[in-house]
Amino acid sequence: MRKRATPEYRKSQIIAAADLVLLEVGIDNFTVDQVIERAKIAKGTVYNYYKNKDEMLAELGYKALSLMLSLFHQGIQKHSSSVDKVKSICLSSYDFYRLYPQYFELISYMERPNFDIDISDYLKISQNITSMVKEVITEGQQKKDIKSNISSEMITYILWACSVGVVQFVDTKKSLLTNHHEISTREMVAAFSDMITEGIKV
Amino acid sequence: MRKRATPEYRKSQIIAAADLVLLEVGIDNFTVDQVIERAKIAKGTVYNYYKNKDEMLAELGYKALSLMLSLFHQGIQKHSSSVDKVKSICLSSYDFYRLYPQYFELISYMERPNFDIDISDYLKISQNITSMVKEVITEGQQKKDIKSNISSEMITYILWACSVGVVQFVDTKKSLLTNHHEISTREMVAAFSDMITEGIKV
Amino acid sequence: MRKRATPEYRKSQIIAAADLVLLEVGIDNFTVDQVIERAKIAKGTVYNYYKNKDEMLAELGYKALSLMLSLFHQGIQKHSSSVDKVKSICLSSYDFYRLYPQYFELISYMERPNFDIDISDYLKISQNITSMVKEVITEGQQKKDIKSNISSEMITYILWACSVGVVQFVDTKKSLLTNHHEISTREMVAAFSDMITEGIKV
Amino acid sequence: MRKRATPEYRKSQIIAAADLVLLEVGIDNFTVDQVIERAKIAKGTVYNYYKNKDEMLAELGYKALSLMLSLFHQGIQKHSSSVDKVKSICLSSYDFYRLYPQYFELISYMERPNFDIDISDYLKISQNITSMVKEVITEGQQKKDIKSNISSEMITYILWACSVGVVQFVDTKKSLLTNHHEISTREMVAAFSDMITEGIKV
DNA sequence: TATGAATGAGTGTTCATTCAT
DNA sequence: AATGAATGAACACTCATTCAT
Repeated sequence: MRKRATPEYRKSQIIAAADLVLLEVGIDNFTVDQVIERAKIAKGTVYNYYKNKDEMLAELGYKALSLMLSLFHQGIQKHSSSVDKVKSICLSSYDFYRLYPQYFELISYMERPNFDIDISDYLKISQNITSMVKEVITEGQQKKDIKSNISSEMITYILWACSVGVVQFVDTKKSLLTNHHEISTREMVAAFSDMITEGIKV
Repeated sequence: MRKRATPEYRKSQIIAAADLVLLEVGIDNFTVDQVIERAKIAKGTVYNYYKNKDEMLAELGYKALSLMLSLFHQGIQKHSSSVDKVKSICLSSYDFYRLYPQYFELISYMERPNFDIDISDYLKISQNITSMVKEVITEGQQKKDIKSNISSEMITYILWACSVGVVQFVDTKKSLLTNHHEISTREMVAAFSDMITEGIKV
Repeated sequence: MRKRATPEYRKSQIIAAADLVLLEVGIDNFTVDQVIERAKIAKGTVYNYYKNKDEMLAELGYKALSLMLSLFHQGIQKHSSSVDKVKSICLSSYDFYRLYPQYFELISYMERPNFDIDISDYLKISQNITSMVKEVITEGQQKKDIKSNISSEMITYILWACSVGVVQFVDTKKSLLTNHHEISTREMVAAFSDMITEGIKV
Repeated sequence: MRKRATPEYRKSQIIAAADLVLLEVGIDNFTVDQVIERAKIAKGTVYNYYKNKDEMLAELGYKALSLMLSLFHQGIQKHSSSVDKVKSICLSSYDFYRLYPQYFELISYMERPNFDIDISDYLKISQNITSMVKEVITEGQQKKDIKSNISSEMITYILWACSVGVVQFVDTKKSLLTNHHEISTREMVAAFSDMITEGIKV
């Protein structure tokens, strides 16, 4: 049966299906077949809207980053001091992982060097996050709460990189931490947040 | 044609071929077929020496971790203060990545929850690294150079997680950093090392 | 080269090829590769129509049992007495084997405990055969032509088991029978049919 | 290490190992590798004593048939009337299957048309069984207990074929019988034995 | 005779992508 | 724009048998 729909609607229909598939099976088992089955569309149709599988994933990645952005935003709002804001960003990374593990996985997947798609939208939102964090840092530097010997950009990137690293670590080593060392993942993330904010305080 | 060789030689021949393949195509495109082609051996021969592909990778992983361990060791030796030793560990992570990016990828690959091989040797080395770092931390805590409000284990894991995160970041965002922000990756790693050590100083 | 065809046609094409392969090489040497070679289609195409090899075989098995059912049916029609009907069933088993030895083999293959596919259609036909035989037996019991001290089900299963056993025997021992004992396989099957029907007469 | 042993000893060593392997994993999963591992000998050594895997299995088959022969013999001894002897043979087939299911499987495996080995020893013992059964039949015919319109040879083969068929059936359909029809396998074998002996009585 | 390393043809299955309709 | 049948290169793994030592 031939279905008529606006391109926008069709795209959202595909992405919604892809979203569900990602949630259900995770990035490692994500297949185009599962998406078209959920979306009730033909296989070829997908390729009228997305050049390939990775481009489709990039759109989900965009959505994921948007959610992350809003989570960061919420966290920042709750605090007035720059240092507390920074700490909340670290903690929000972990919250994001807890709320949307599949999106965290997806972002990790996309941040590999091999992932070579034109993802300008993805990059734009990525920059939004960066900008937001950078603002917080810059503000803290102006208030003399945060060290100024490192550029705000650099601090931003380091914060991001470390946060991702810590969350990936707790994701992978969950059982090691809890079984062998009786360290809860949340404790570790909290300790990390303290440590890193200590590192940037004046 | 049938060739005879001592088991030791043949095994080293296979692992050498596997090593080259990993270097050339990376872990994501690593196949057994490529290994046998390089080693000029029959397919079945591989399976006389390794139960399966993952076990072969585990041996490479062991080699990779050994190299990392020795790199960490070298770095630590050069310094007397605990804080400097910690800093050198962070920098060594990056050195390792620069020297052997394919090993860095491999380790990431093996640390996924799905990788479920009996890799006791691998784990042993992994624990050696952890122990070495932990010793440095503990020593620092005893000397009152490093904070004692966080357990040495926790600090060790956080250091590791952040270092990996930062290296992955610079790996992925190389071009972003250098082209858009004129930040060299080494600068960023250095900044990170300073920052994290600041975070654990008393 | 990409060829288009209706799904029905393509499926029949695949099954026809599979049928030929089975006929030529037997179930023990049946491979998917041979099927695609005969059907002149790509490997993946097979798996658009059948979940796996066994499901393909199950369809052939269904066809085989259908043929057997109709053969049994024809035999039964020709006779009015229950005992003669039973005898004809035994003989029909042999006819089936003579006409379609490869199907006989296939059925034996599918009846192994290991063959664990959802083969509801196959089972349905199998039950049809059983029911048909059972009816004949029950009718004979009601007419007091066939012993009633054994349940009709039991007799049905024993008939089936013995018939299969005899056919397998003549299949395997053909040369022994004809060369050493000058017993024709047909004679033996006839003798068996007489003997077993004698055993169930009142 | 090079081991010295008489050929007979070596052969018995291999066969003993093969026997254990067959018992443990069954004919479908029987591999030469498992045999040499158990026998603690080198792979090539096997092929100094057996042309190939099937020839090795043939020797096990010989052993299996010998056991069957003795079981038949024991059963026959216990009875004086020919008909009872015949019945005991049928029941012994089942006993054999219960005692040595792996041997029963093996015999089924060897009785396939594809099994194309020179198995003169196997055939000899097979003939011994046949002779023994035939004697029982002939004796019964002379005593006018068993029909004479069918040759004793023919009856022998039919008995054998049916017994094997019934045992194979109960092996395969165990669960069908017990779950759906509440028929115990032993009941079915007993019913079969009665039925077939009825069929050959005068 | 004994060894055991080496062989390599198979085998079933997956899945992103294409393209004729 | 939509379809969905078709593609085919990949892939990991098996195991009876061989043969140089």
